[in-house]
Amino acid sequence: MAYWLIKSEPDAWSWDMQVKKGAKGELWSGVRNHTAKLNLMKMKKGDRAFFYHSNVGKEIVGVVEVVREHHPDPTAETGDPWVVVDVAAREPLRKPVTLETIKAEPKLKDMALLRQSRLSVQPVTDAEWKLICKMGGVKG
DNA sequence: GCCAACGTTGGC
DNA sequence: GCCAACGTTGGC
Repeated sequence: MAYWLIKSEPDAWSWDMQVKKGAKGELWSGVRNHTAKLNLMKMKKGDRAFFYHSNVGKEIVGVVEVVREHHPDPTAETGDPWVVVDVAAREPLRKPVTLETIKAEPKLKDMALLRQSRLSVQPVTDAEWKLICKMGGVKG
């Protein structure tokens, strides 16, 4: 199983809104960056991702599961190559892990979140995943 | 094919 | 509100 981190501005799409969609999940739409798109296309059903609130909060607030693999983004112009996956909320972090906390943890200094701050869909290593789950008080 | 200009993201 | 990072566009 692979692990990921997906970012959303809570004003546009928040964890609470994701939770309301339940087990059926919701399209992760609007990705317009090729690196992010490639990551979406690598996601498999059952993969997990951290749900990160950018701009407001700047913290990982929950864990989602990929419930449908990539398919065309209905919000894209016809003929454009953008894709979505469907993700469903799995569990909230008992204690959100903030960007500040991640920066303060030497083991997490190589996270894409810090290295490529603008990438909205990014991979997370097994070690990073386990550590953040522990910090956040979730099984993952 | 290079690079300046410009737009967007996202932290501060 | 500012600015760094970085992607895209368009002139040459």
